[in-house]
Amino acid sequence: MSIVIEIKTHIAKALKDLFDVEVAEQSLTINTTKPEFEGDYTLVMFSFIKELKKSPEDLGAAIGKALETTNPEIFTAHNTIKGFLNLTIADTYWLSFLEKNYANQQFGSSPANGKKVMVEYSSPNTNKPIHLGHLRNNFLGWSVAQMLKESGYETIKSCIVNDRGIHICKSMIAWQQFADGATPQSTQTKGDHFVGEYYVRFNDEYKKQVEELIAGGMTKEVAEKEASIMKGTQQMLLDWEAGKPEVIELWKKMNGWVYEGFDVTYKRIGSDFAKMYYESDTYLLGKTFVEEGLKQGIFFKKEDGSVWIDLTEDGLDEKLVLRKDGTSVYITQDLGLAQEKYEDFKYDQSLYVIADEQNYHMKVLKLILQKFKKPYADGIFHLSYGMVELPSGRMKSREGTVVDADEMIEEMVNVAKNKTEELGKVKDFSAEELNELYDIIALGALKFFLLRVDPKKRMIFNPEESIDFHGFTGPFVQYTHARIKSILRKESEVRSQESEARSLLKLEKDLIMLLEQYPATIEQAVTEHNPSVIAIYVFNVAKLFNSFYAEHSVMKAESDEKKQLRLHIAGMTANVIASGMGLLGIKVPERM
RNA sequence: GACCCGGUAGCUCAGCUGAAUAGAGCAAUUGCCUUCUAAGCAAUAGGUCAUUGGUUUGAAUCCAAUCCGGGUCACCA
Repeated sequence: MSIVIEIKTHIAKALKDLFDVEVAEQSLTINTTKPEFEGDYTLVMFSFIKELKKSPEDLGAAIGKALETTNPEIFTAHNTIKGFLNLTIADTYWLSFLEKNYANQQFGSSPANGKKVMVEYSSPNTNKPIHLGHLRNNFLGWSVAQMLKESGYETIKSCIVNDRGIHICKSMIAWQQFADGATPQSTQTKGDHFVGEYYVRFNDEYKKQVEELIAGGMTKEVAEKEASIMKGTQQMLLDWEAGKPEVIELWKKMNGWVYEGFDVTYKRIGSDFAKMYYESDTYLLGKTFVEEGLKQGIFFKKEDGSVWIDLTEDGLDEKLVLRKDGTSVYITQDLGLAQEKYEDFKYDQSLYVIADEQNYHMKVLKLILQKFKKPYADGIFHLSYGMVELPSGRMKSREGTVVDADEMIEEMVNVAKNKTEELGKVKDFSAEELNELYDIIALGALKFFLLRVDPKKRMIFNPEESIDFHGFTGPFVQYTHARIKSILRKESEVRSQESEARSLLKLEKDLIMLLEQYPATIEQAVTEHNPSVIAIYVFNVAKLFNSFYAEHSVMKAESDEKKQLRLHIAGMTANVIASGMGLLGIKVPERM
């Protein structure tokens, strides 16, 4: 039980004993005491001062005294200022907390709760390489899944690959027309980048053709439909759907190249999936929904044969679920996929990590499933995140303004390498160890950068300014971990007997108090589906430890008890940092 | 036009289920390496929390209106 909950319980009991009032524990406000006042935690009393018809001073004194009488092992002092009751928690309470947990590698994780949750994230297109926006998606999805796992859920990470459709045909036709048989091997290009080049090539050519047609007197609208490369693409899509062998063969070949490229990147960034779904397998799945929906009167058919759902009563619009030519649209596929996923895994919850431009779409998806009274409908949750933008605005793959993921990582590795060499602290590392360290630091910086802000908010990345390694960053936290490990290596004999220390200095206590908040922090992060809560927390732990480190020596502590105590504090800090960073998918080095 | 999200220090962001004098990091200025790793610590400076009104003992936080920015409302994905 966390100290805050414990405090609330005792206060609720004190209020009952003293004044015979029932106060819901959740309604009590407990804050950490501001540094300018005496105390550790503070009860904000305003909400019930009036009701009890007491002066704040009397009320504070009464509650404070009661707490100290009934639980002297927790509460040692109190003071009341205005409506605030500041409580001091016994040093011995913190010491016993530390002794109980300093060596516990599992501190903060919860036992299995029997719930199963699917996390769909990443969801790439097979016509272009991964960019910075995809990285935010990947890191978020992975991290949220990891947080859920640590707090007791069985998690299944999945991915839906958008491997078919008109956009895929665009890169296919461009390759057919312009590649002259070139391959990733022949051009020494990573497969996904190779295919991505033809997607760009398509758009260049298309634009050119449209301009020519317009110059020849066509309107823009007609020209966009009449351009020969676009017509060819549409024919190719029809051929694909008809299963024309040479189109299928080309499709398989080019997708194969992309997957080879993706594999490399995914492996490097640590994304993994228990189950891959491919749109080419699932795109027809939703059609049974359409039939069923028509039968049940959830959907209706217009004269032209298209099928719709009327959501105006729910404050939304009419939404198309089947085209007049009988082909399915995006939402139809998603209905089918949701069903498929449920049949595969019988999940309790299903998270979709998808950008916020699809908020409306996801709302509609859930609503339709609810109208079908699907048992899994309520468990669907759209983890909506904001786009990563450049100072100039949104990234556009067609305009070539995307920040490529592979290039980004490479750049970060170089910065890590230069910085490490400059500082010269790990000169004895082998080439292999060095490369591993560069990767840990580079990805640590990148992941932390993308995860430290609230997922819901869009964020701006300026490519002109490389990602920092100082301050509120991954490397700062990693560095703190390495510092602690350095102490622990030198003091290899971390004696396991209890520390005999009986009192705490301010920074010692502050650190233990902060470490105690780790489980509650995870809980909050999970509830909010928000890894930035962990990033901020872990940064605060590192920052506080560095202050402590500058102020007090561990190895040359004033006494043997103090040394012992500080070794335990340092050890636990390292554990919590490693664990918290682990929730973000970030490794921490032993040395750096 | 309708709906959704946002606007906090020069920049990037916390704080938003109301609570004490609004916090970090970067950038700026100034100190601190005869060593538990300076990728660090300490200090200074930096704010009309978009604007106006309201609710409240108390508002950056809740409500309303306005302004600004973004997104969505496709027989695109």
